[in-house]
Amino acid sequence: MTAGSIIVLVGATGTGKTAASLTLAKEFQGAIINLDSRQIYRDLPIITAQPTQQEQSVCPHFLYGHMDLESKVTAGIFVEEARQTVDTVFQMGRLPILVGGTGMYLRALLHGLAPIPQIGSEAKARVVTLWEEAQKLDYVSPGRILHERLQDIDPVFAGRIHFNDKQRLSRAFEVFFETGKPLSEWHKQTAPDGPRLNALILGIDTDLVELKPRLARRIDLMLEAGALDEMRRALQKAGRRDAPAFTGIGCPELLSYLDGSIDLDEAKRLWLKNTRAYAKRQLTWFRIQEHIDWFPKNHVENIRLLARNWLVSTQHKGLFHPQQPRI
RNA sequence: GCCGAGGUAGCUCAGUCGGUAGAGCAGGGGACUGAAAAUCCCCGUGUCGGCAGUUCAAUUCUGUCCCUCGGCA
Repeated sequence: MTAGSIIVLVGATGTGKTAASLTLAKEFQGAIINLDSRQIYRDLPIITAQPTQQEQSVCPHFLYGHMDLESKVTAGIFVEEARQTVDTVFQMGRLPILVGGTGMYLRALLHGLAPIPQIGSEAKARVVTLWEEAQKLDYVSPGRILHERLQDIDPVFAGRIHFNDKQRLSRAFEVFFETGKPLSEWHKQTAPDGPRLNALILGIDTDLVELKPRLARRIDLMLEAGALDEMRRALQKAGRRDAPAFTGIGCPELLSYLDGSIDLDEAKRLWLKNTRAYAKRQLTWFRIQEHIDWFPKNHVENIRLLARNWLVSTQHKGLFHPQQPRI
């Protein structure tokens, strides 16, 4: 990837990122690149709130709906795809505009990931066995056993996570089994593995109390747009409820409704609750992680002005890709 | 009007053999290095319906009033 300048638009779910991004794309000859871990799934455009066909016709869009339900995407895969796509957009003579709410992917793209190799099936199997053994010793919280063992091989990382955090415990052991090196050691080697992108990060801020009714309305709109049919078809296609794509908020709730274990009102209630909690997590993340210029929602005009000024000065500093459009 | 059961956290309730109280749900805050729309952690003061009585001490016992829900009129 060659160096160049990009614009990133982040914020909690349901704050109007899509609309703002289209404005920027039109003004600056942009192309929009998905920065959202769920909007990649082809069969769930409504539930994951992907831009509509009409919205996508405004300018080129990338990395939306290009994966099937069984595909597992990771931060690593995303970074690779995003870098290639950014390059493609440069070649097109357009401004890359990344839009989405997956904070971890953005950080991985801009600041790199630890160069940890792929975990092989053998290491994964060993971790599964480890959990089974631990379960025999402590049925209620086997994580305690593993966490104690992790203290021996990687006290630094163990000190950072809770014994109930199964996902991170597993990851720590997988990496250790695969590489013989503690995860915290790998983390020290984190660096962007290519030319650094020069990024303006714009955030659309929101008040959670005010956001809630908007999210409720969005759920109603999704149902009107056919979210239930979409879920039914996706379930039939995947043939199982635990396909990777179905971790997206709304899927478990609708699946429970479809199998009759809860009614639609309850499904909607849970869907809203989980969406709101997710929005909270996103705000918590973005508040700390990146240098972000925040704007209240509906201030698209101010976003546009800041973006223009930034692009002009960036251009003067010579930070544009050779093929990027001049301002 | 009579009989019965209740009135404790936003909701559903537990509990205090008298020493001013705690669960679930809801809600709030935080962490985050390859599953991240994931995974995980932390947070509970409320006239214990009102008033009076007994008592060193009442949300707890007694009386009375109010309210709710059943049943009978």
